[in-house]
Amino acid sequence: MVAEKVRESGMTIGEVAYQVGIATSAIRYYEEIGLLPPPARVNGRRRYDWSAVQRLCVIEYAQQAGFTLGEIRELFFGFAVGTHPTERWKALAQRKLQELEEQSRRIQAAQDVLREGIRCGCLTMEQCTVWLSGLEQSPPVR
Amino acid sequence: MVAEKVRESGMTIGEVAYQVGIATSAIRYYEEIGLLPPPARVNGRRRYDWSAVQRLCVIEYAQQAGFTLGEIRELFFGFAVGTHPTERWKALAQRKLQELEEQSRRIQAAQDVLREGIRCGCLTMEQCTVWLSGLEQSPPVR
DNA sequence: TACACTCTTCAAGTGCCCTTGATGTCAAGA
DNA sequence: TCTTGACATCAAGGGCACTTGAAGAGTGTA
Repeated sequence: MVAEKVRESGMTIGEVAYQVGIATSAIRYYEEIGLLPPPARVNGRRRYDWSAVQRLCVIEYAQQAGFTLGEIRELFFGFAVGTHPTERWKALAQRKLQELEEQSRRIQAAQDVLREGIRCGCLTMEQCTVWLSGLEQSPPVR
Repeated sequence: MVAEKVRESGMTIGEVAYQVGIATSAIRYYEEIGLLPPPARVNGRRRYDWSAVQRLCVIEYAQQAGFTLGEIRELFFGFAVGTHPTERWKALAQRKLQELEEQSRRIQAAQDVLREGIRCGCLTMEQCTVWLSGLEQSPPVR
């Protein structure tokens, strides 16, 4: 369980899980859905090196930024046949960038509304005109 | 189906759904989970007024900003017994505000990384050190 | 060696947010 | 009047991202 316990043959799934701060079941799940390459085995047990830890960190990081596992897989491996990898990647990244900008705007608007709401003295959200004025300024999309 | 078709007795669920741009099934679901008050009925059919449309817009809006339906319900009705409504609301709003700030930071970081990645010439995300450097600057939480 | 612990697979369960399907009723228009 | 479409309820299904449970096998330490 010590942080640096890396035997010659690599880390166990439990050690990796501990490093990254996720459950072993999640790691197996990522492998199952093709997000994490199947590692080497010793007596049937998975053995990982540091690249797996890095990759899992990237996955966590991307997830927290709002990427789905499908999107992350696309960004890792999603290179359509006949397309130049870099171009494909850039197209995906560009699209996601726009989505994140949109998401960021919505969060911004919600923050404004919440801040206003905290300052105003309404008893319930429904009585509060702040929400509705916020709505007018940036109506829901979709 | 015309936008202004509001008979004296109110709008049907289909009309409301059309106004807000969601499915009728979603509206029934919101009612079921207590997010939308049961409207009046005419011959067993739901009849809504404009406040329902407004409320649904707020729900959509809040959802898009990352609120779960449970949180939205809390913000609408979540006033614990014995607590002053406003205080309870403000506490919820404050907590959510912090979450949104955190979320905003993560999105920002991911945007930076994507922009860097678009500029850099790596063939796959894995070869790209941009991700890993981004990781070092703002490691995954949790 | 004994025993606790960690690992393995596989199937099923969970929580969220709805959608779909079955079956039946009601309303508006040709 | 007849037909079409929208509505009603209720149960089940679906996608996502996992977790949990069962049953068995390998590992490490006293």
